[in-house]
Amino acid sequence: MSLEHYFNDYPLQQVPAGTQILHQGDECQNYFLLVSGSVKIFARSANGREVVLYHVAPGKICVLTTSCLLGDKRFPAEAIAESELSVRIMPKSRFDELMESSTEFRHQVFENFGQRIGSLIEAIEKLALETLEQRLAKYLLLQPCNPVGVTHQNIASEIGSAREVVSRHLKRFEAQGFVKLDRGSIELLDRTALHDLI
Amino acid sequence: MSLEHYFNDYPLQQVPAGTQILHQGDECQNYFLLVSGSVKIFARSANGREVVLYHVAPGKICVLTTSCLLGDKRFPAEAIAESELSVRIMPKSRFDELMESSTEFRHQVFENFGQRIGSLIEAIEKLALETLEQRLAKYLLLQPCNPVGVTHQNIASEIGSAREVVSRHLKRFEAQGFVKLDRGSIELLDRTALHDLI
DNA sequence: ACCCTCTGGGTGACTTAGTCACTGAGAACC
DNA sequence: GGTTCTCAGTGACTAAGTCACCCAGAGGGT
Repeated sequence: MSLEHYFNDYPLQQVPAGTQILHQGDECQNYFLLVSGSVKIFARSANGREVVLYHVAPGKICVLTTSCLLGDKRFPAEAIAESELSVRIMPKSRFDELMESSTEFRHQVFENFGQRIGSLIEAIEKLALETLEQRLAKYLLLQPCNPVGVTHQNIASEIGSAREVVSRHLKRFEAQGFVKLDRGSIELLDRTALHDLI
Repeated sequence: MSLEHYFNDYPLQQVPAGTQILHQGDECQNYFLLVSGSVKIFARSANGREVVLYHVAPGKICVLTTSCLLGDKRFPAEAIAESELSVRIMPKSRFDELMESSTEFRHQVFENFGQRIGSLIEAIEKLALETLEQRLAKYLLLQPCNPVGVTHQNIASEIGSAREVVSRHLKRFEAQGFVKLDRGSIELLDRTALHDLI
């Protein structure tokens, strides 16, 4: 049984792409389950640079919202709709009730937490221990469709770097014949070569 | 009621300082609650560099162990006793039972999770968005006793950098009169100056 | 006392990464 | 057709990390 099942009593709500759902310092009021689309959770520095902390995928709830509500804290980051979303919203009271009564629900919520902790730790390891080239190659290889439709700026915030730096590395990759660059898209030509960088 | 209370049925065990409790890839078998001492959870890169992910404090359980057990995964980092420890070990079966039966226990475990997620996110933000000088100043200001008894190597792995880099920054701090350096200890002379760097 | 070893720290030379300020090309939109 | 906006490229510079050393002092053994 999935988490989604428990949210079926609540109406499906649409959120347009690009909507900023939560700001740093906001108070979380409800749990939300993402039915379709993708939410980006990220932090912004004083001088405007961004790091992506994680993405919320369909069928998942946002652990940061959960942890805020459980600990009565303010949201420590920014949340933005990367595409059009459909979500279901559950009031805190019902969530608490389910946590009490349903073993299965608890398991699902815990699993969500555990996965997220794993992904955050991975992010720290990458930032502190891997070179930019490795992070960039990994990022490219993980993308689902081949001409990857993404801007250098996007990549930079995903891998915790700056646009210019990403641009320069991509240029070198292109010169080596690993990729082909275009405005807003990157075509992977030699996946094995990229893989060898890791 | 604290988490500790639930572990009182299990005997207190001593672990000498410096013991490596868990290695990357280990299978977690039991929950442990730390009664006294401190455990360092960190990752090691191929070339030997380390980043500290977090510390387990007295009265807490290790979330990574918890998340491994719940998700049936292997431990993704290293755990080492920073000082002599006393711990109580609880078998998985009893933990699961408590999660079922005790609202209070669940709350405590969730709170632990939430705090950890918060601290991991903070770590990512620091690594990606702050300068080394800021991280170093913050680290120094957070230390409890004034001649801080710590090696440059320790600091480096706490703030995700390299020893030489930390040494050089500390040298500059000393030249500016902010600190006084000695073998294995750093005396803070001007906290406000350090604070102004942040 | 003496030597030996081990740990913590210093340093120069170099590479990699990030910043700043600016340029230009191509979409998109009146 | 021009204006504006987004995306990308670049040079010059600073900050950070790496590599290969060296050196001092603490501690231990004989």
